[in-house]
Amino acid sequence: MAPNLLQPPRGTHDLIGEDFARHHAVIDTARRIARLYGFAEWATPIFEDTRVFGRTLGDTSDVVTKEMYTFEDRGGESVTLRPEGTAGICRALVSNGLTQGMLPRKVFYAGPMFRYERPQKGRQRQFHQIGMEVLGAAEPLSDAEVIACGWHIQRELGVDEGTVLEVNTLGDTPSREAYRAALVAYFSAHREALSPESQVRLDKNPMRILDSKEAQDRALVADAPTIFAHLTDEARAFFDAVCSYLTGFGVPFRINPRIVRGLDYYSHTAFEFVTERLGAQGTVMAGGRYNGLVESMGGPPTPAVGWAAGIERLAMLLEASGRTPAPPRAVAVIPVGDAAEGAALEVLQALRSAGIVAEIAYKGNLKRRMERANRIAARYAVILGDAELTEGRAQLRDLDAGTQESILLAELPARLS
RNA sequence: GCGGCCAUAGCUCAGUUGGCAGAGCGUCGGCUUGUGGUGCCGGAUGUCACGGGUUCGAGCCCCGUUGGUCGCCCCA
Repeated sequence: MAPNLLQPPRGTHDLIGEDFARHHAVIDTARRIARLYGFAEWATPIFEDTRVFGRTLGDTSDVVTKEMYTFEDRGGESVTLRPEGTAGICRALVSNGLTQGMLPRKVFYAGPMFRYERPQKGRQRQFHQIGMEVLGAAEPLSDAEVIACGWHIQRELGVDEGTVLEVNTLGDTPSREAYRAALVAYFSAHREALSPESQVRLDKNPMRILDSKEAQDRALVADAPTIFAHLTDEARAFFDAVCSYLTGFGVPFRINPRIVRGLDYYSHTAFEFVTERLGAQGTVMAGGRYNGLVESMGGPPTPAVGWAAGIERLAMLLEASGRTPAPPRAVAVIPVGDAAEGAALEVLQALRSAGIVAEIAYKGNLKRRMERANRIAARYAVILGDAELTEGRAQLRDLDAGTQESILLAELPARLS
């Protein structure tokens, strides 16, 4: 590697070749399945007024306090590269007056997100997410449908093996307050036994102790009270309905009362698809219900539910399962001698118009162009020599089989379709 | 933000107690001027990540920086 070579900024990476093929396959598949479920795709700006995130993600979350790319633009406005997708979608719903229109709205999105974090496997500073939201639906069927669609996408990608859907409820506000008090009481009684990190959490965000990775915490967490004893009747009925709809959709899941949400706007349903195959960054897809977010964005009270998934993590699973999609194989059109070039261009365009991937090497004799055809993994070569051309024919060579035949140019597109 | 490990050719990596910079793959050319892939022959490519220090001498030892990686934190 040459010295002083420009490198991509820390925590970013170039998507080239098979990396991009996997990345693209994730988005394409998600987009296609989302459409089957009736979701429409939105694209919102990758930077927003800083208040879009500051107000909604919760003032205490690390994402807001330490990890946002925030700066003043030339007009003195504070803008932020989006650290997640949901806030922008909700802002767009409000900005465009869609809270007044037909609800619910089912939205799919894909694109880059930015967080100033220490990079490691499955965690970059510029990363990419797909996500979906059902805006304006309070019914548990919408929670289940959104989860079912996420599960369907993973199954379609072939990355569902080894991944488990874990579901929990965070309850409604009364449930949550009662549970929070019970948790604080329980952990306070065992304060000395907690890890130093969790002692801090006890004061700041006690629910977070539940997903601590510290061995000494886990024993305590195992015996900690769960939210189920503190759910209101409504919250319990809601959760039971979600679970029953999931079963109805055929989605396998297990209840995990330790699931907590990082961002503050969630209530009721919380879920994660987790895998052991990605090391510490094992969450593949995560989401839940956020009934207060649209209102905090200045809109009317609008219940909503959704999820986001890391494209890089899904792409790593694709790679690990050997499912990198292969690009379509081209037909290499090869003129022999200058006189055949005109005919070659006509053949190229005829093939392309028929939807067939066709390429021509920009230079070289027959041998060079055959080598080139091989390097680009072409499936066929169409060899145009003067002798055959006078009869309107060419040689069609099957590069896998090594066989060759004479064919009428007019029959080429149909033959190769 | 914290801790561990790592950085040698385009890629994967060797490099002995500190003593001439290496291999495989890839790439380029030839064997073969109307036929690729597998074969044979040959060539090119490095400020050993960057900066400093120790030493007669540093890819190797020491310090710093940058980047990667694993874990913590956080989170998709």
